[in-house]
Amino acid sequence: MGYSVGQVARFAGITVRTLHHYDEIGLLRPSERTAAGYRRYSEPDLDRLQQVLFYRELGFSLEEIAVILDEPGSDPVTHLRRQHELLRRRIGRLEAMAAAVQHAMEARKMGISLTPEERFEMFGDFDPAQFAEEAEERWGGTDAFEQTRRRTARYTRDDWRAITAEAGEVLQAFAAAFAEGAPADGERAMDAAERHRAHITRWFYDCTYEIHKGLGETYVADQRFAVNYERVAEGLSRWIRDAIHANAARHA
Amino acid sequence: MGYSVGQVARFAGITVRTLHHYDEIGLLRPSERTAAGYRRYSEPDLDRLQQVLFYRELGFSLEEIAVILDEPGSDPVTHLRRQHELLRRRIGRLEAMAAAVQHAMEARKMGISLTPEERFEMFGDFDPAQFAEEAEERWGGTDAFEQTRRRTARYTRDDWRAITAEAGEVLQAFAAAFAEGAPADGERAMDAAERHRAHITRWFYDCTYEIHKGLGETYVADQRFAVNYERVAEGLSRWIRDAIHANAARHA
DNA sequence: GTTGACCCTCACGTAACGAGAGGCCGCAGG
DNA sequence: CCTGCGGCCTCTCGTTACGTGAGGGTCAAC
Repeated sequence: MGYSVGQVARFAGITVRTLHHYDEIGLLRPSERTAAGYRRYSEPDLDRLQQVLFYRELGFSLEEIAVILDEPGSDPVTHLRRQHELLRRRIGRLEAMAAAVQHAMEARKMGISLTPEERFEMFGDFDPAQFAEEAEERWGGTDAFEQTRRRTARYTRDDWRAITAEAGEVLQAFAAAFAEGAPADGERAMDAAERHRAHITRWFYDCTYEIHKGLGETYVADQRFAVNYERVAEGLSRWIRDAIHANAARHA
Repeated sequence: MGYSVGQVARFAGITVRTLHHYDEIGLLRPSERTAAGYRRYSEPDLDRLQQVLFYRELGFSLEEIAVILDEPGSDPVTHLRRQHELLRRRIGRLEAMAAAVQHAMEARKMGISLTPEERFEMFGDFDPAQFAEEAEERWGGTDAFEQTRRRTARYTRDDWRAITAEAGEVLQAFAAAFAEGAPADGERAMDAAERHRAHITRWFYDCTYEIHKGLGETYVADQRFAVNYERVAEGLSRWIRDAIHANAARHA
């Protein structure tokens, strides 16, 4: 039973080589092989392939997809919900582009020429908008918020990649120390906290120790943040908050 | 005057390296260089860059983009119209995907499992829509049109790749024979014509010799087809028509 | 018992950049 | 005047996600 590479490739509209590749990198290993070494794909394998293709279509790298799909506690329904959300966003983006094109056509008819900034504004948006709205609700009007808005406005796609990568490293440092049982008021923990503060200061706003402590509290109190940390390890959010507090005390 | 690489990169949300790359491959050469060899981008350069980014966003390869932008007789308004159309299509596609996701969620709730074909139907569509509309205007209602619609509906991305590749080979055969001075009523020309007919029959509809002759006429009469052949070699469209006629006569 | 369609594993090629290395250019400040 | 520093230059090598054969087994069918 099960399907051969060729069959699967035909269903999914991809090449056999692509399936070989996904097998190679461990993204989608067929759950069985025949005695002759032929790949056999089961129904769950097809399910997974579909997920892979979906996220690929939306521009995720294969590595990112692997992370998403292997996230612990990610049931199918969660994925479907997330996919729907992603599609909505992407559609919104394209609609904005369509509007921009319309705008350009009208401008051209009237003989108006656009400034460089205007010309590219449709490509300019990116990640910031994602949490910018929510950020405004929480911190709108504050100094830090204004600073963040001003600075992030100039960031390129590349900057955002760097930022998320760096954020990942910082989280990694927290997680590693926590996993190895380091105390929250120890050197490792405090150093990681300091790195976290530096990251924010570098890319977003002047994160004082006072503000940092407030953030630490938020990470525990706000479900949306807490979940992200708890998913990595149980108790991590609280541990991070304590590390931040210890670090602030150290620098007081 | 003009803008430096860094400035342009910031406007457009791309990296300097990308601009270097586009310069290297000839996709976007800055219209000027300073005495020191610095790239200077003019307003028209920015216009072109914007087009490039637009088509890139929609998944075109840089080579395809070069072809699109350097097409003779492509004024800005044509591009804008085409872009709007492409966006509309893409949005439609995503909406279909969103619907499919919704469908999958409902199916899951009811505990129904999908067949492999159903599972991947959302990835099934592809190129056909591109020229399907125009085809409908010209040949709507005819037998060949219906047949084409039914058959192409089942094609996967892979099939389309194969089809375009094969079409390329056929054109190549025509062009080579023509370039070497083969007569339009000679064996080589007629064989190429026969190959062309077989290609259409294989992938689209039963192309009789009668229909084929009509197509030959179209290739000369319709600017949109003629341009494609004349771009390869001057006089090629007429030569192909003659080869098709000779081939039809041979098989009569 | 031999085709023909399909499968396997290397292994190298390609597109579209990313990431430096090593070295000019140009101007604000001492 | 020169010196630092950000920006620009040209290589060159690395990476992702496969494409494209080469060389060779497998298996159902005629």
